Amino acid sequence: MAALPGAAAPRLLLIPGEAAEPAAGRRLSVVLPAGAAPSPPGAPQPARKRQRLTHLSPEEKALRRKLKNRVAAQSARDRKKARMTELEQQVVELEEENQKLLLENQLLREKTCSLSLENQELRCRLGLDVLKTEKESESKVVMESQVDEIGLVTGSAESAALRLRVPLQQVQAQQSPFLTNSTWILMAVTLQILSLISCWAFWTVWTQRCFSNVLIQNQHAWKSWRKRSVEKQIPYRPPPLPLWGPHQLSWRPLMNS
DNA sequence: TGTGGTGACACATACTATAA
DNA sequence: TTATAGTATGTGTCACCACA
Repeated sequence: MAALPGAAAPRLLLIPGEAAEPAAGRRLSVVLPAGAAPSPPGAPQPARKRQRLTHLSPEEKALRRKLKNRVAAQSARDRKKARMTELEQQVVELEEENQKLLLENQLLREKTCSLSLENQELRCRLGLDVLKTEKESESKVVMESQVDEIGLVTGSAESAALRLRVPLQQVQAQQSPFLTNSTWILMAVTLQILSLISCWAFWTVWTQRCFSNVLIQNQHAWKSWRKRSVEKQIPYRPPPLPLWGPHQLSWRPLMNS
Protein backbone atom coordinates (compact mmCIF):
# COMPACT_ATOMS: atom_id res chain seq x y z
CA MET A 1 0.00 0.00 0.00
CA ALA A 2 1.37 3.34 -1.00
CA ALA A 3 2.05 5.72 1.80
CA LEU A 4 0.22 8.97 1.73
CA PRO A 5 2.32 12.07 1.51
CA GLY A 6 2.68 13.55 4.95
CA ALA A 7 0.78 10.76 6.64
CA ALA A 8 2.75 10.32 9.79
CA ALA A 9 0.12 8.63 11.93
CA PRO A 10 -2.68 7.32 9.76
CA ARG A 11 -5.98 6.38 11.29
CA LEU A 12 -8.86 4.24 10.14
CA LEU A 13 -12.18 5.40 8.82
CA LEU A 14 -14.77 2.64 8.57
CA ILE A 15 -17.24 2.89 5.74
CA PRO A 16 -20.25 0.58 5.54
CA GLY A 17 -20.54 -0.69 2.02
CA GLU A 18 -24.30 -0.71 1.74
CA ALA A 19 -24.68 -0.20 -1.97
CA ALA A 20 -21.96 -2.28 -3.49
CA GLU A 21 -22.87 -5.46 -1.62
CA PRO A 22 -25.99 -4.98 0.44
CA ALA A 23 -26.16 -8.57 1.60
CA ALA A 24 -22.58 -8.79 2.60
CA GLY A 25 -22.57 -5.56 4.57
CA ARG A 26 -18.87 -5.30 4.18
CA ARG A 27 -16.92 -2.60 5.87
CA LEU A 28 -14.01 -0.98 4.12
CA SER A 29 -11.13 0.54 5.92
CA VAL A 30 -9.74 3.80 4.73
CA VAL A 31 -6.43 5.09 5.83
CA LEU A 32 -6.80 8.78 6.52
CA PRO A 33 -3.91 11.17 6.83
CA ALA A 34 -2.89 12.21 10.27
CA GLY A 35 -4.23 15.51 11.49
CA ALA A 36 -7.60 15.12 9.89
CA ALA A 37 -10.56 16.03 12.02
CA PRO A 38 -11.75 12.96 13.93
CA SER A 39 -15.40 12.06 14.07
CA PRO A 40 -17.00 12.68 17.45
CA PRO A 41 -16.66 9.50 19.54
CA GLY A 42 -19.85 8.16 21.02
CA ALA A 43 -21.97 10.59 19.08
CA PRO A 44 -25.62 9.54 18.65
CA GLN A 45 -26.29 7.85 15.32
CA PRO A 46 -29.81 8.82 14.22
CA ALA A 47 -31.40 6.65 11.62
CA ARG A 48 -30.80 8.56 8.42
CA LYS A 49 -31.00 7.49 4.83
CA ARG A 50 -28.17 9.80 3.92
CA GLN A 51 -25.65 10.39 6.58
CA ARG A 52 -24.28 13.85 7.14
CA LEU A 53 -20.58 14.13 6.52
CA THR A 54 -20.21 17.48 8.16
CA HIS A 55 -17.98 15.97 10.80
CA LEU A 56 -15.47 15.13 8.10
CA SER A 57 -13.01 17.55 6.72
CA PRO A 58 -13.02 18.21 2.95
CA GLU A 59 -9.89 16.10 2.72
CA GLU A 60 -11.61 13.20 4.47
CA LYS A 61 -14.69 13.61 2.34
CA ALA A 62 -12.61 13.47 -0.82
CA LEU A 63 -10.76 10.42 0.42
CA ARG A 64 -14.01 8.74 1.40
CA ARG A 65 -15.52 9.53 -1.96
CA LYS A 66 -12.41 8.26 -3.67
CA LEU A 67 -12.53 4.94 -1.88
CA LYS A 68 -16.23 4.42 -2.47
CA ASN A 69 -15.73 5.16 -6.14
CA ARG A 70 -12.83 2.74 -6.21
CA VAL A 71 -15.03 -0.02 -4.82
CA ALA A 72 -17.87 0.87 -7.16
CA ALA A 73 -15.54 0.79 -10.13
CA GLN A 74 -14.24 -2.61 -9.11
CA SER A 75 -17.77 -3.92 -8.68
CA ALA A 76 -18.79 -2.58 -12.07
CA ARG A 77 -15.81 -4.23 -13.68
CA ASP A 78 -16.58 -7.53 -12.01
CA ARG A 79 -20.15 -7.36 -13.23
CA LYS A 80 -18.99 -6.51 -16.71
CA LYS A 81 -16.60 -9.42 -16.68
CA ALA A 82 -19.34 -11.78 -15.46
CA ARG A 83 -21.65 -10.58 -18.21
CA MET A 84 -19.00 -11.19 -20.81
CA THR A 85 -18.31 -14.66 -19.45
CA GLU A 86 -22.01 -15.46 -19.49
CA LEU A 87 -22.37 -14.23 -23.06
CA GLU A 88 -19.39 -16.30 -24.15
CA GLN A 89 -20.90 -19.37 -22.50
CA GLN A 90 -24.15 -18.66 -24.29
CA VAL A 91 -22.32 -18.50 -27.59
CA VAL A 92 -20.77 -21.91 -26.93
CA GLU A 93 -24.14 -23.44 -26.04
CA LEU A 94 -25.85 -21.99 -29.10
CA GLU A 95 -23.11 -23.25 -31.37
CA GLU A 96 -23.47 -26.74 -29.91
CA GLU A 97 -27.21 -26.65 -30.40
CA ASN A 98 -26.75 -25.46 -33.95
CA GLN A 99 -24.45 -28.38 -34.68
CA LYS A 100 -27.01 -30.80 -33.26
CA LEU A 101 -29.79 -29.34 -35.39
CA LEU A 102 -27.62 -29.47 -38.50
CA LEU A 103 -26.85 -33.11 -37.86
CA GLU A 104 -30.51 -33.87 -37.28
CA ASN A 105 -31.41 -32.09 -40.48
CA GLN A 106 -28.82 -34.13 -42.38
CA LEU A 107 -30.20 -37.39 -40.99
CA LEU A 108 -33.75 -36.46 -41.90
CA ARG A 109 -32.68 -35.55 -45.40
CA GLU A 110 -30.93 -38.88 -45.83
CA LYS A 111 -33.98 -40.68 -44.55
CA THR A 112 -36.21 -38.79 -46.97
CA CYS A 113 -33.88 -39.65 -49.83
CA SER A 114 -33.84 -43.35 -49.00
CA LEU A 115 -37.61 -43.43 -48.66
CA SER A 116 -37.95 -41.72 -52.00
CA LEU A 117 -35.69 -44.30 -53.60
CA GLU A 118 -37.65 -47.08 -52.00
CA ASN A 119 -40.85 -45.57 -53.28
CA GLN A 120 -39.37 -45.33 -56.75
CA GLU A 121 -38.28 -48.95 -56.63
CA LEU A 122 -41.72 -50.10 -55.60
CA ARG A 123 -43.28 -48.14 -58.40
CA CYS A 124 -40.84 -49.70 -60.84
CA ARG A 125 -41.93 -53.11 -59.67
CA LEU A 126 -45.54 -52.12 -60.29
CA GLY A 127 -44.70 -50.95 -63.78
CA LEU A 128 -45.85 -47.42 -63.04
CA ASP A 129 -44.40 -44.35 -64.66
CA VAL A 130 -41.68 -43.50 -62.17
CA LEU A 131 -40.50 -40.27 -63.68
CA LYS A 132 -43.97 -38.92 -64.05
CA THR A 133 -45.04 -39.76 -60.52
CA GLU A 134 -41.87 -38.28 -59.06
CA LYS A 135 -42.53 -35.07 -60.86
CA GLU A 136 -46.06 -35.13 -59.59
CA SER A 137 -44.99 -35.54 -56.01
CA GLU A 138 -42.35 -32.82 -56.19
CA SER A 139 -44.41 -30.11 -57.83
CA LYS A 140 -47.93 -31.10 -57.18
CA VAL A 141 -49.21 -27.58 -56.93
CA VAL A 142 -47.73 -26.54 -60.23
CA MET A 143 -48.87 -29.68 -61.92
CA GLU A 144 -52.42 -29.34 -60.70
CA SER A 145 -52.82 -26.15 -62.63
CA GLN A 146 -51.54 -27.81 -65.77
CA VAL A 147 -53.32 -31.14 -65.61
CA ASP A 148 -55.68 -30.36 -68.42
CA GLU A 149 -52.87 -29.21 -70.66
CA ILE A 150 -50.81 -32.34 -70.15
CA GLY A 151 -53.33 -34.45 -71.92
CA LEU A 152 -54.42 -38.00 -71.65
CA VAL A 153 -51.26 -39.65 -72.85
CA THR A 154 -49.18 -39.06 -69.73
CA GLY A 155 -49.73 -40.02 -66.12
CA SER A 156 -50.15 -43.15 -64.10
CA ALA A 157 -52.77 -45.76 -64.68
CA GLU A 158 -54.84 -44.50 -61.75
CA SER A 159 -54.82 -40.90 -62.94
CA ALA A 160 -55.55 -42.00 -66.48
CA ALA A 161 -58.48 -44.03 -65.26
CA LEU A 162 -59.78 -41.04 -63.34
CA ARG A 163 -59.36 -38.74 -66.28
CA LEU A 164 -60.98 -41.13 -68.75
CA ARG A 165 -63.70 -42.04 -66.26
CA VAL A 166 -63.29 -45.67 -67.24
CA PRO A 167 -62.55 -48.66 -65.02
CA LEU A 168 -58.95 -48.93 -63.86
CA GLN A 169 -58.72 -52.46 -65.13
CA GLN A 170 -59.59 -51.31 -68.60
CA VAL A 171 -56.85 -48.72 -68.63
CA GLN A 172 -54.31 -51.16 -67.27
CA ALA A 173 -55.46 -53.71 -69.79
CA GLN A 174 -54.84 -51.25 -72.54
CA GLN A 175 -51.41 -50.36 -71.22
CA SER A 176 -50.29 -53.95 -70.57
CA PRO A 177 -51.12 -56.60 -73.16
CA PHE A 178 -50.18 -59.38 -70.77
CA LEU A 179 -53.21 -58.67 -68.59
CA THR A 180 -55.69 -59.16 -71.35
CA ASN A 181 -54.99 -62.83 -71.47
CA SER A 182 -55.88 -63.83 -67.99
CA THR A 183 -58.51 -62.48 -65.68
CA TRP A 184 -57.02 -63.88 -62.51
CA ILE A 185 -53.72 -62.16 -63.19
CA LEU A 186 -55.68 -58.97 -63.56
CA MET A 187 -57.41 -59.47 -60.26
CA ALA A 188 -54.19 -60.39 -58.53
CA VAL A 189 -52.48 -57.30 -59.79
CA THR A 190 -55.46 -55.21 -58.74
CA LEU A 191 -55.34 -56.62 -55.25
CA GLN A 192 -51.63 -56.06 -55.10
CA ILE A 193 -52.06 -52.45 -56.15
CA LEU A 194 -54.74 -51.89 -53.55
CA SER A 195 -52.54 -53.47 -50.91
CA LEU A 196 -49.61 -51.30 -51.89
CA ILE A 197 -51.76 -48.18 -51.87
CA SER A 198 -52.92 -48.97 -48.38
CA CYS A 199 -49.34 -49.62 -47.32
CA TRP A 200 -48.30 -46.35 -48.86
CA ALA A 201 -51.08 -44.52 -47.05
CA PHE A 202 -50.09 -46.11 -43.75
CA TRP A 203 -46.44 -45.26 -44.36
CA THR A 204 -47.28 -41.66 -45.16
CA VAL A 205 -49.35 -41.23 -42.01
CA TRP A 206 -46.67 -42.87 -39.91
CA THR A 207 -43.83 -40.78 -41.24
CA GLN A 208 -45.85 -37.59 -40.82
CA ARG A 209 -46.56 -38.52 -37.24
CA CYS A 210 -42.89 -39.20 -36.57
CA PHE A 211 -41.91 -35.91 -38.17
CA SER A 212 -44.50 -34.04 -36.13
CA ASN A 213 -43.08 -35.66 -32.99
CA VAL A 214 -39.64 -34.39 -33.94
CA LEU A 215 -41.08 -30.94 -34.47
CA ILE A 216 -42.81 -31.03 -31.11
CA GLN A 217 -39.59 -32.11 -29.42
CA ASN A 218 -37.74 -29.29 -31.13
CA GLN A 219 -40.43 -26.86 -30.06
CA HIS A 220 -40.09 -28.04 -26.47
CA ALA A 221 -36.33 -27.68 -26.65
CA TRP A 222 -36.65 -24.24 -28.17
CA LYS A 223 -39.16 -23.10 -25.56
CA SER A 224 -37.06 -24.41 -22.71
CA TRP A 225 -34.00 -22.69 -24.13
CA ARG A 226 -35.92 -19.41 -24.50
CA LYS A 227 -37.15 -19.75 -20.96
CA ARG A 228 -33.65 -20.35 -19.71
CA SER A 229 -32.25 -17.42 -21.63
CA VAL A 230 -34.99 -15.09 -20.45
CA GLU A 231 -34.51 -16.23 -16.88
CA LYS A 232 -30.85 -15.59 -17.25
CA GLN A 233 -31.27 -12.08 -18.57
CA ILE A 234 -33.93 -10.53 -16.38
CA PRO A 235 -32.42 -10.73 -12.94
CA TYR A 236 -28.74 -10.07 -13.06
CA ARG A 237 -27.03 -11.63 -10.08
CA PRO A 238 -23.52 -10.41 -9.58
CA PRO A 239 -20.97 -13.06 -8.74
CA PRO A 240 -20.21 -13.53 -5.08
CA LEU A 241 -17.31 -11.25 -4.50
CA PRO A 242 -14.88 -11.82 -1.71
CA LEU A 243 -14.27 -8.94 0.59
CA TRP A 244 -12.20 -6.47 -1.33
CA GLY A 245 -9.60 -5.07 0.93
CA PRO A 246 -5.99 -4.83 1.94
CA HIS A 247 -5.65 -8.60 2.37
CA GLN A 248 -5.85 -9.07 -1.41
CA LEU A 249 -2.86 -8.99 -3.69
CA SER A 250 -4.49 -6.47 -5.99
CA TRP A 251 -5.12 -4.02 -3.18
CA ARG A 252 -3.17 -0.97 -4.18
CA PRO A 253 -5.02 2.07 -2.99
CA LEU A 254 -3.69 5.48 -3.91
CA MET A 255 -1.55 3.88 -6.58
CA ASN A 256 -1.27 7.08 -8.57
CA SER A 257 -0.93 9.40 -5.60
C1' DT B 1 -26.45 16.77 -0.95
C1' DG B 2 -24.87 12.11 -0.73
C1' DT B 3 -24.53 8.07 -3.46
C1' DG B 4 -23.86 4.60 -7.07
C1' DG B 5 -22.93 3.62 -11.92
C1' DT B 6 -20.11 4.26 -15.79
C1' DG B 7 -17.12 6.16 -19.58
C1' DA B 8 -12.69 7.99 -20.27
C1' DC B 9 -8.06 8.51 -19.19
C1' DA B 10 -3.50 7.54 -17.22
C1' DC B 11 -0.48 4.39 -15.26
C1' DA B 12 1.59 -0.20 -13.85
C1' DT B 13 2.58 -4.81 -14.91
C1' DA B 14 2.85 -9.10 -17.43
C1' DC B 15 3.46 -11.19 -21.69
C1' DT B 16 5.14 -11.74 -26.47
C1' DA B 17 7.53 -11.05 -30.77
C1' DT B 18 11.72 -9.56 -32.75
C1' DA B 19 16.25 -7.91 -33.68
C1' DA B 20 21.07 -7.81 -32.25
C1' DT C 1 20.46 -14.81 -24.39
C1' DT C 2 19.11 -10.19 -23.82
C1' DA C 3 17.19 -5.68 -24.69
C1' DT C 4 13.24 -3.47 -26.47
C1' DA C 5 8.94 -2.19 -28.51
C1' DG C 6 4.17 -3.44 -28.79
C1' DT C 7 0.04 -5.33 -26.72
C1' DA C 8 -3.24 -6.92 -23.24
C1' DT C 9 -5.00 -6.51 -18.84
C1' DG C 10 -5.85 -4.60 -14.36
C1' DT C 11 -6.38 -0.66 -11.44
C1' DG C 12 -7.17 4.12 -9.61
C1' DT C 13 -9.14 8.47 -10.44
C1' DC C 14 -12.05 12.06 -12.35
C1' DA C 15 -16.15 13.82 -14.44
C1' DC C 16 -20.75 13.34 -15.36
C1' DC C 17 -25.41 11.72 -14.72
C1' DA C 18 -29.53 9.94 -12.37
C1' DC C 19 -31.77 9.09 -8.18
C1' DA C 20 -33.45 9.59 -3.46
